Amino acid sequence: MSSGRKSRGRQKIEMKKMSNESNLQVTFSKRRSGLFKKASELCTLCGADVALVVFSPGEKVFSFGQPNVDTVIDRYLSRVPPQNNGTMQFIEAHRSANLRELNTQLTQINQLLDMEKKRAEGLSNLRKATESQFWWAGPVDGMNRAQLEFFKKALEETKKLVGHHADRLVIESAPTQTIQFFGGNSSSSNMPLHHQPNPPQTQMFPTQYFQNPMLQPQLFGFNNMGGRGGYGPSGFF
Amino acid sequence: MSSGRKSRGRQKIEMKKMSNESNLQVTFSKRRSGLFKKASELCTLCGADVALVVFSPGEKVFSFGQPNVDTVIDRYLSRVPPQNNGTMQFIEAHRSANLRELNTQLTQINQLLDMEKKRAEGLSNLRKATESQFWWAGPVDGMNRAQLEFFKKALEETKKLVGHHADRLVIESAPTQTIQFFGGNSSSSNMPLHHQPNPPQTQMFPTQYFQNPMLQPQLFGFNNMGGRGGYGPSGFF
DNA sequence: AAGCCTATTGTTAGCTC
DNA sequence: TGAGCTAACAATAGGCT
Repeated sequence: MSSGRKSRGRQKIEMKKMSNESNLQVTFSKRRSGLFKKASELCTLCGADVALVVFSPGEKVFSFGQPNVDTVIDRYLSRVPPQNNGTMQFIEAHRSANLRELNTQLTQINQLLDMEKKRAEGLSNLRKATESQFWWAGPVDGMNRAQLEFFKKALEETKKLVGHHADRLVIESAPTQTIQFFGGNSSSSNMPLHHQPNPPQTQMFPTQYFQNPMLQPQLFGFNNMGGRGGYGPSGFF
Repeated sequence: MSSGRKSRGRQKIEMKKMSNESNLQVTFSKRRSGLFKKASELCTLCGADVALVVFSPGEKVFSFGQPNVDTVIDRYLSRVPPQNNGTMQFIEAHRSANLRELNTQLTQINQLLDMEKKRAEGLSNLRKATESQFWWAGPVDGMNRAQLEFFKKALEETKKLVGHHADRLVIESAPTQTIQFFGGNSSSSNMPLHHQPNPPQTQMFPTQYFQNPMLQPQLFGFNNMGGRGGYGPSGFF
């Protein structure tokens, strides 16, 4: 229109927190979309289960889950191993070591829950009134129960695992799924997206360190230095 | 070497579950890396907090978190709203409606925890022996406590919210962060990666539906049809 | 199977409307 | 603020090693 060239096209940007709030918001929105798409494609192409939760700088939440966020998160948190590979065993063992502390906190939470029970009645009504309008308010139902039951299973498994040894750490085997929580997919919720800008921060990513993070784990722990970033530990395979 | 053309380069692929297991495994590995990188870049560029958990078809776990998976997940699960926007309030309310059921399960879990406590001692030792060799076994420590404390906070907030109404559902406001759990980042853990193939499944993604998912939420719920996929509900902004 | 290579497809920064 | 464009830049499917 105005001049000859219509646009300079995409420009390379420094991998650090963007300083321009306006651009940051736009970039956040675009990249978030791209990220969700990539996550979705990974599920579709490879049959992987994924949970992705993003908090914008403005604290808005965006999530994606296959088959749904809670199920994957529960699996992650409890790492129930009906068919453990060695890694999971270790993680389970590690987690179990915190049981005492967990128990202490659970006691407190239980008391809180008791207090909240009284409020539950009214909330139940509120929920009924809203879920008809918000499709996503429904599918989550029963998740808490499933979550807890899963956790319970995890604890039981952990108990069994305690007798095992580190020898199996690198052992990989096609396990026989036993628990099978929700048929496999309860499909579910959809979601609204949005975004919001915020303060910046920076860091650069080499090109292929992701190839075998196993060899340079600490790299991931700091790639987002400046106070952020880090690949959480999980399992091997 | 052999012939003239070195390679046909990247080819377009159908967006459905890959049938060739070998290719599936390679693709899973490559795309997973790319996904994690994208997630990391989103954090770096926009200062967003992200939790990403991926289960390979072979049930191997891979995760990434900013500042770490558990913190983000806790925030997601409890949706603690020191500065609620309407959406969060609804979700909180919805969750609270399940408190009774939650409490029932918690009772069971508490009993289990009691049983496990006895095993904790031995596990503690096992952990000490392993974390020196597995860097990622350490940082997770204390997460359970933080997780539960966060949940506790969420419950307290939920209690306060019960009195509110749906009117605020679409209200957006720059809230004043009050809780501030972990200074903002506890950096942390790193992780090993791996992959594994599995059964296929398919679906095609148009080009820009992600632009404003808000307008076609159901699209996300089914883009991975075949029993998978779906954007989980969260918040608006 | 883990890397590297490279032709291509896919993503997105900067603009405009 | 969001939608659409376009040129660059980045990710990656296939091949090879």
